Amino acid sequence: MSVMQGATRGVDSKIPGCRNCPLHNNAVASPDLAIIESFKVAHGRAWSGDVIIDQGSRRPRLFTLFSGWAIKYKSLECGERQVVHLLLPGDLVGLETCTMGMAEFGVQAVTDVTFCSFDADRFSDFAFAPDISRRIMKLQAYESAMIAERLTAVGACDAKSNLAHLIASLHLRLLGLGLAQERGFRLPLSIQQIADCCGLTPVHVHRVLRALREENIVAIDCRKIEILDPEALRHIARVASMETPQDAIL
Amino acid sequence: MSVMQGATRGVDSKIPGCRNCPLHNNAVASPDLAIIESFKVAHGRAWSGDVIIDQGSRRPRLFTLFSGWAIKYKSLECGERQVVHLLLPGDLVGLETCTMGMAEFGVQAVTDVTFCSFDADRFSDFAFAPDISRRIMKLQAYESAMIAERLTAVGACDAKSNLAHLIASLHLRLLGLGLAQERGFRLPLSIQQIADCCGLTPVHVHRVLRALREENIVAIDCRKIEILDPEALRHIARVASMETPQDAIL
DNA sequence: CGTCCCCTTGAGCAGAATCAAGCCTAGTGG
DNA sequence: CCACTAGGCTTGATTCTGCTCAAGGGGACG
Repeated sequence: MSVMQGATRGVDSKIPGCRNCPLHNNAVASPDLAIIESFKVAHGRAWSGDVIIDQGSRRPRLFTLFSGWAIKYKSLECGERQVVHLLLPGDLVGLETCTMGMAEFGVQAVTDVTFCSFDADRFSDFAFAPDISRRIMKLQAYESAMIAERLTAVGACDAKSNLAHLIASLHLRLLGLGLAQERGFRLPLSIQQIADCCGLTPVHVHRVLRALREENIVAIDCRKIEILDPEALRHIARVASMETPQDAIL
Repeated sequence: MSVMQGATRGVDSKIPGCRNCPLHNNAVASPDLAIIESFKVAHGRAWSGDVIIDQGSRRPRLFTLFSGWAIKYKSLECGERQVVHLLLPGDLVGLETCTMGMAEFGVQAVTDVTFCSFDADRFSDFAFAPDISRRIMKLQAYESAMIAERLTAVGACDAKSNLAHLIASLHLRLLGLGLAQERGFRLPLSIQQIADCCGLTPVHVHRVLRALREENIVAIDCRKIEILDPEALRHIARVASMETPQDAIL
């Protein structure tokens, strides 16, 4: 079944299209950005549930997500897994596999996805041009800060604040991408996947979501989130969500 | 009271000294590394408990920790705080304040510390030289991966595994720096700080540590950790700790 | 029509938090 | 030199958040 639809489909979003790929159309014109275009190898696609990067793999991979959602996760031998970061259209994926030479984390498509891949074996041939490296560093810093924010929500908050933070920060990111409305967005994650993001069980996630609905703060229906009371949501999510910059696309 | 002593004092460790500062002695000779030396502004020091970077500050700061421990944390209005990363001798501190223009996290000295500071206002003048940016990216990638590992331990494991992972991964990092023995190391954190790392209460941390001692896995005494059964420790810490590279010092 | 998977809901349990008291050490002042 | 204080560690008793187990429901697909 294709899960890909709605928000992640539109061409009228702020996300660079596949034809007008991140590599090709970039607000900041620069000779460096022109060079990097030649390292774009192919457009790819994968289906909902496909593993895109194998945890533990030593093969460098690098691509930008064009459409759809993916998760970056770490799974443990005991069967548990923790989602470390949600990958949205425009995000750079697999950078660690190039800089560390090893995939510490797995990446799996949540919906059907399309992406533009780079020639990861020649990473050093293009990544260290000043303009490129500045952008990569900024991307890394923001991703790292988002992971740390998540750690804060998981470690220092109760389940309700934790979930509220997840929703609020996703909403903010999606708004920046033109993939959310002022009061709601499509959330293609299963309850299980949401639970893996928050370090909770699916059962408990469900209960907390119901509580949030009963308090008229957020309503979830058919994988659509409706934010009924943004003010209250931000207040419950004791971890404030960081603004993500508009120009953070490589 | 000075908390600075023992392991973090020695000059015979693998950590670059203040005279032989990270900027000045680096295994990989490179013209780029020579350039960056001129951006070193001063040696600084701070005392146990001092806040080195204010959460929310917009002033860019950049330095390498020379001796002592510090914590990078996020505190919430409700009084909770989460330690996001432990900063050890040789670590680069404050990079986010340069790349994002804002301190999303606070940094506080755990012990007395000394550091070498850069001219953060001229960050872009030296950070994007190919050799420098490669190293910065690698550092960022490893820090980010360590934070994600922590998130995994906090989110997907119980208290015992969580603490075991903290101890095991710290041991590995310190071994790489020559600041730990094969079977133990000095841990200058208070129980409260350990709790803030793990997202637990001090009371519970204490109970879990006692349990680990009773099982003859690790013993803590006077802020010294003794690893009685490394094998069991790694097993209990279901999240495997990543090796940190030897050359990750800027 | 039946199967499968995921969501939903309830009942009971347990891991971790809270509350509260005693203790030990270091620092302070008489 | 010793009494006093303060802060952090230790421990027990109790509470509660979130987990486990288990059963019922609904949509998609063969």
